[in-house]
Amino acid sequence: MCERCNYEKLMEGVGIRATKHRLAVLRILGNAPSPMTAQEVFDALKADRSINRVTVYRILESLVEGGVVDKISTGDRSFRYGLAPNDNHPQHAHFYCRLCGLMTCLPPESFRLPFGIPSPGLPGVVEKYEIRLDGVCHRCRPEKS
Amino acid sequence: MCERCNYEKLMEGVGIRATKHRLAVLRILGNAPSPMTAQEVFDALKADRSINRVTVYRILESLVEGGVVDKISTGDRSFRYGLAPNDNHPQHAHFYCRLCGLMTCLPPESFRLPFGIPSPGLPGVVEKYEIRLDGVCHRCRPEKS
DNA sequence: GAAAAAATGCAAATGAGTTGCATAAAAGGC
DNA sequence: GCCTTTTATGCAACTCATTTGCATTTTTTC
Repeated sequence: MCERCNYEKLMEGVGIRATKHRLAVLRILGNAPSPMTAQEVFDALKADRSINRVTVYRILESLVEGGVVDKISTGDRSFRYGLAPNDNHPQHAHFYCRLCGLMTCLPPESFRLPFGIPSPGLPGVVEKYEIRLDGVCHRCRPEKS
Repeated sequence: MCERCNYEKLMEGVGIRATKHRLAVLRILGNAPSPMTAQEVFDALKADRSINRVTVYRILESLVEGGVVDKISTGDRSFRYGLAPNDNHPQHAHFYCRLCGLMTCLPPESFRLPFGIPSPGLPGVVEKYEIRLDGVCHRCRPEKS
């Protein structure tokens, strides 16, 4: 998603110390074309360092708590993580392929909620929202693209 | 959500035999004010019959497959089930309270996607979509309603 | 009413995520 | 610089919604 973000500053701006591992996690998420599962992040990290699975979960949790990373739910029972929307990356919807599990970011223009201060009619105070389109991606359906 | 649906016909219309258990599941979902977890359905069933948890899962799976019931993901790691949108019940968004886990249906007018045939720009064929607002419901925040 | 098909039950497995506690690394004080 | 305190990481074991395999009903079909 991003290339030229200063991840150190991003993290420390929200009071998260930028350790090597954390920086690596954030860089992986930042360079990923689509939101990743914790497992995928873990596998990517293992490629060039030794790290524990639990640590990855804890780092992701911190980043989400700090608002730097977004935790997105899917049709399967796992979560995906991606850079949170910010000035450079507007909020956007996702497409989820129920066959291969790939989650794709959709252009922000396409599906955006008319949003702002929580409407008084709502049952609570809204902190974030998700729009997810579920279906089958082109790669997963051979016939009649 | 619904009161006067003919659940037998609804099920058999999509080729699902209407057994006692299945009918009971569908009735429970139909009368529920908000989507329920499998566990909640199970507990409701246990009140007046003997049924196995696995059976509940399998029934829900069939109903989802038949398109009669919708399976909705949440901020936690479980799914909620509710009557699928149909002629009487238009598609609608949900509000999810991250504290108590309550999931509320929002009026269909409020958040609807400009939707129709899958746009050619999308990475796949869309079968359904979810809009979920996450936050904290009024009951869960004492101060400043 | 018997054979075949479908539904249900039971026990055990799965797998993403979490917790508790021990160890290592970084931050502060002097 | 050392020592104390805090924070981050590692390891093992646990949780809990959901799934799977297989045995046992129950329903359908002939």
